[in-house]
Amino acid sequence: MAKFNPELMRGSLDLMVLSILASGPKYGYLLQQELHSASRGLVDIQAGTLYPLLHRLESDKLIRCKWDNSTGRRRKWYELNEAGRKRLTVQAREWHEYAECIRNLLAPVTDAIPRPA
Amino acid sequence: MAKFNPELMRGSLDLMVLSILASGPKYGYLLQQELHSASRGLVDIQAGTLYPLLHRLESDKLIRCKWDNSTGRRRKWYELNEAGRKRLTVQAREWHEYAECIRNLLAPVTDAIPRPA
DNA sequence: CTTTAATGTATCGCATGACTATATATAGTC
DNA sequence: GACTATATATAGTCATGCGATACATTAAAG
Repeated sequence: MAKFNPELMRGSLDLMVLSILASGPKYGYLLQQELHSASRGLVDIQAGTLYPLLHRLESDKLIRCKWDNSTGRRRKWYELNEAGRKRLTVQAREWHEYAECIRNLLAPVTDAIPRPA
Repeated sequence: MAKFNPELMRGSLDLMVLSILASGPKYGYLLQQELHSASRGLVDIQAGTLYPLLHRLESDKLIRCKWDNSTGRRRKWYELNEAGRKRLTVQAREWHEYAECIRNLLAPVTDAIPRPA
């Protein structure tokens, strides 16, 4: 319902995916659902967005993957490696700095608006 | 120096420009400088980004403009209209909700990282 | 048993928009 | 005269999120 403007999420999706992967290995579909629930239904990353993103992270050598063909449903498991964990902390810090910057810019405007929970 | 990843700023630039315009009419070059100083040098929007953005806001009827040819340097002044002010408050609220969402997602990761000022 | 929905991965084409480079012109400084 | 700052504008490039589509398996519903 309260989905965000796609343009707003651009540049943060990587970070979200990395942060979900931080809690352990996931395959795509699972990651998609965990992100959805972790964001309380606010972020619903589409398959056409997720898989290219994962492939990108993989070719950037931030995650490693392993196929599981033991069942009829083939699953591709992704896991953060050392570079991925580092990227996550760096990008998280950058994001907080950015958010703080915007917050300051908006401060004069949002003084009249009730703060979010 | 500490410039942000362009992809990160995508989807927020409109909001920043609107918020700068909230303090009164500005022409492009002035707006660019005020945004730069208001963000303590962290945001440096380029001319090739700013002017198309302003034209977009104008064609969306969120700002009105007026040429000033009284001096040798022609300046195009931009001013928020009612729709623009409304858009600003709506987008600001949306941004805070989004930031809150990301903050929650990152919380498990950033527990070990010192909070920004 | 047949149909539908959910699971699971993947690619293609489209649209958006930020960037660099470039163009043009005036005004002030060295 | 040359260079920098001021001031606006457009063209081309690139990254990436999205919808549509494809394909295969499994579970649930009728």
